Amino acid sequence: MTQTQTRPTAREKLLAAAVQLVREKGYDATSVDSLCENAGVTKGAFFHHFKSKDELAIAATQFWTENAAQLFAKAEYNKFEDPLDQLIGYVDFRLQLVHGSTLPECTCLLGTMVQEKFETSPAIRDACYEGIHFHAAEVGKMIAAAKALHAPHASWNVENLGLYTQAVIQGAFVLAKAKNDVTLAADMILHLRRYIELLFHHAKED
Amino acid sequence: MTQTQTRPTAREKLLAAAVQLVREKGYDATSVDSLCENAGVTKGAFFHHFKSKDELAIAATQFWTENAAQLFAKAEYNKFEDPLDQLIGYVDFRLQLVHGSTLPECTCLLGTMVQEKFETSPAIRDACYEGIHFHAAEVGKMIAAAKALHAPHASWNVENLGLYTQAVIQGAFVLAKAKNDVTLAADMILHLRRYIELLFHHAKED
DNA sequence: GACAACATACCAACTGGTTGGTAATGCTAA
DNA sequence: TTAGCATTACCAACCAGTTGGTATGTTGTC
Repeated sequence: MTQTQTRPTAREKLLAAAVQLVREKGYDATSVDSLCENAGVTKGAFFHHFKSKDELAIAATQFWTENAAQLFAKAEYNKFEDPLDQLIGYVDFRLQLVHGSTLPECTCLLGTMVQEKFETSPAIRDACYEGIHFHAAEVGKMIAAAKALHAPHASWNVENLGLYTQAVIQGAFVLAKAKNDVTLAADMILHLRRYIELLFHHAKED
Repeated sequence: MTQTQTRPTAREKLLAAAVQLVREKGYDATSVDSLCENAGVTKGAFFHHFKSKDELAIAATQFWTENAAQLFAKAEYNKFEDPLDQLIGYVDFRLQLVHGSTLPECTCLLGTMVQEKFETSPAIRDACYEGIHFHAAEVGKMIAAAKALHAPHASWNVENLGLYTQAVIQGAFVLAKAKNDVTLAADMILHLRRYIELLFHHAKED
């Protein structure tokens, strides 16, 4: 799985092309030919590295998830001591990612692909869920720690709230795409932050 | 626009087929041929009623939006006197719609299509936004009335909250599709209800 | 010279869309 | 009322282009 190679091989170029093109045009509308062209690679190379287009899609979800994990691991908010500060910092970081980039750049590959393929390709669907769930679980760690510290008796479920952060972000992307306006995504994520603040603020008062 | 005909014409059968198939397989993966087959109509009929596949898509968004408007207009929650009860009732009604139906049945045509076509077809993108915005504005009316009555001095924006309800619902569908589990969507919508309650509960205390 | 990493040329199946035609319906004027 | 005509609604066959995928050839490296 974890293939560490120094030179940018055709495989990696194809994965990068997939991440870009699928977010722009969707999965079905992204042809193998356009993938190859974008990666500067021939069709022979494509089918040398991937048995099928669907196999590339699954590899791309792993590629995407690993890249995302690195991005968030390096972010500033991890340095905060209080897990609640980390959690709010995470949301602010997501706001930051949205600002100053175009829609295809900042939206999520997994959310885009799973909308298209959840019925027709269980393998792709599961691969997408794995990536989303992995990231939600990372957020869930912060939530669990913050809850233990600030709201140990609150009734809401930790795992669900982690998934909810991702649901809001995915939904924010859908609406932002519809309006063709990234700032709408930011507006939605601000509501998420207020929700988290209310959840903990409310708990503190108990 | 509003074509009132007694018999189910080929046009209406094609629109119904589009609503079903696009939610199942996505827009690109839904071929004109499969649309015709599902509607029990020939290809000639298709291109008699619609200049192109994209034109059908746009007509389908209007068809969808009108149907949805009727569904929600008939719902019980409209009878409540207090607009806040209406608003919570609306969220509960959405929960009800999710329960006891399969994913392709309960998910949103507009959110599904716009994810795929927002970059490649501005016309479809705008048509989807119009439908979403229309529905969000309906919810916004309840929010505005509830705010005027229960939280006139609260800082949050009415229009944004209306859109936020839709963002959560769209995101809930994305995650539910990924997990292949409708109940996950319900879990997410429950968070939305708690947020609204906190927003108004918090305001009342001021 | 063996093997991975590519490139080239190609294919059958399917794509959205067009064709020329026909059956049914509505409109109009005598 | 109805003959005459125009329009709408629909059909089956077909088209050129594109699709994912393959078969075979070439190259560089150990």
